[in-house]
Amino acid sequence: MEEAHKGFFMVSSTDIAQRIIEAILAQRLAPGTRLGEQSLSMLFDCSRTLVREALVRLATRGIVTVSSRRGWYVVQPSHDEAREAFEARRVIETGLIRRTGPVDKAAVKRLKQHLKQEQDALKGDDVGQRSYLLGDFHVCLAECLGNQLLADTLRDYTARTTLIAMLYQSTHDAVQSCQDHVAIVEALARDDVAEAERLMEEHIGQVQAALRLAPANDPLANLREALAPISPAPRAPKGRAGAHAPSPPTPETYLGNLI
Amino acid sequence: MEEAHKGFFMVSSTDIAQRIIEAILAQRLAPGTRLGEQSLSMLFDCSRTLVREALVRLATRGIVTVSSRRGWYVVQPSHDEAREAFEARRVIETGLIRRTGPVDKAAVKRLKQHLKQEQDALKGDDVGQRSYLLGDFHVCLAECLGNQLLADTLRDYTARTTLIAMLYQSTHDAVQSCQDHVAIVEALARDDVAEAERLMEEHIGQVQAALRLAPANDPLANLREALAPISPAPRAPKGRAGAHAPSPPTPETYLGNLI
DNA sequence: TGCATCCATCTTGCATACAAGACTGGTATG
DNA sequence: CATACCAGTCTTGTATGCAAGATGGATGCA
Repeated sequence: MEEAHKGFFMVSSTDIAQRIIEAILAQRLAPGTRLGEQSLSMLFDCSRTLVREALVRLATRGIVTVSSRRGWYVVQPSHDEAREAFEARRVIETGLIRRTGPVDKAAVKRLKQHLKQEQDALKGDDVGQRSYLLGDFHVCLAECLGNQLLADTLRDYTARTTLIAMLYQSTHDAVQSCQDHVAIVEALARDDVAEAERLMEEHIGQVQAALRLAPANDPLANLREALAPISPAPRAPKGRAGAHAPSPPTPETYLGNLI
Repeated sequence: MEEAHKGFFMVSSTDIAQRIIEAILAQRLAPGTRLGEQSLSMLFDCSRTLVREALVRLATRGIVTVSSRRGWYVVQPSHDEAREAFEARRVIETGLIRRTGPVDKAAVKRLKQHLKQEQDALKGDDVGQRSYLLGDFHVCLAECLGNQLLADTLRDYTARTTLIAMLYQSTHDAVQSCQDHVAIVEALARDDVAEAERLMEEHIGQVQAALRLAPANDPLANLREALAPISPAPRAPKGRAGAHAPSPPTPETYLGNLI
């Protein structure tokens, strides 16, 4: 007795890493969130060893960083890193379409199923699911184009750009994104590779353009924006409650959503 | 006393991982080599914890795999994985050249310095250094084209293709490779982006074509080839010594080269 | 009040101990 | 002689313990 008090689940480090990645893709984990080893080990009911292994994996993939003896944090990509991430996605995704050419019937079918899921999510109100599916489309496409290696790489890059979108307050429209995806799949379905490539290029460009990238040489930009006085918003809080509002999200806020 | 008996070096897990990657790029670690945690911990004079962390990192990057409770091994990419790896490199490298366009003076200078190193290595007889530099060129190029993220990804892919070349007994000529590199840099130096892209495409194609890819549906191909009777070679050994020759390289053979 | 200092606490870094599966070689048995 | 079995050994998997750095708040002092 005293064993198996939470069921028969035995998490592995890859499970933990995957859960964290999924939470990021669903925008349930914000950039800068602290990921304490102890908190996670309690959440997943395992020792710190497994948690550490998961975090090391994620650090290798560029999703989290560790500050020595201070803690693990979800990465906050700089402007330069943001630019590189989008450029990398452009290179890979347009290149993959261009070079791999038309896709077969099965691939088109799978992609259309994915689009269906996206559209269903747009009707619903689960913003996490929506964000996850919009990002997963690109991974799915790479898989359909027959390159699992690049698909895995793209998953990491997509997580990165999702974090960037959160960090730089993307104003991007989910409906528009889904429409872009539909157009891309349609182009692929009629074997118009060149058009598919062009559409993908445009799509990524629009997602990137929706970022609110402050001037690169102003390190205070984030603070400046966050602390700007509130315009005639409904009931601007001026008391104690408002005083803490601009602070970054606390780990506890998000960790609860992991499990 | 008893401390610091090997100097003041304190290796980190990234050090260990880097050493292993470098050994692979220099073709001093063959695919399938066993990397025992204990052997490595003794080599680097640290605990298994650090070694494990390094191996987990490398596993995340697709360089090693672990077989449960059996051991860690340098990966042996399948034919499909080989195809994907080369295709991935083609997508990234040609795409990066095409999209990033002409490079500035400083980049050309750095690339030419790299070519100089390659040529020096060709004159010498350090085949490891030669192999390392030929692979590093591509990483260097990605960095010069201004994308560190893709450069890091490319480093892993290059390690992969190096392993593939070892595994499938590439007949590729180092001199030819270096000449290809020279031509690419020359094209970039005169801002002929399209030609540079074409040359890169051709170069990767030739490296891939130099592989001896046996028929995919014969899992015994490797053994068959390795155990083939020796033709009229000089002094074909038939005694005990020859009996062990075809066996795969032992870990000890290669581990000694790591440190 | 302003400021430097110190200590309690919390976090990761690393090593070690032990558990448990996988393989090897020997041995007994048909 | 062939085969099934079994113990010993080797390997990784996981947890835990302890050390050391970082942080924040209290405290003492000018």
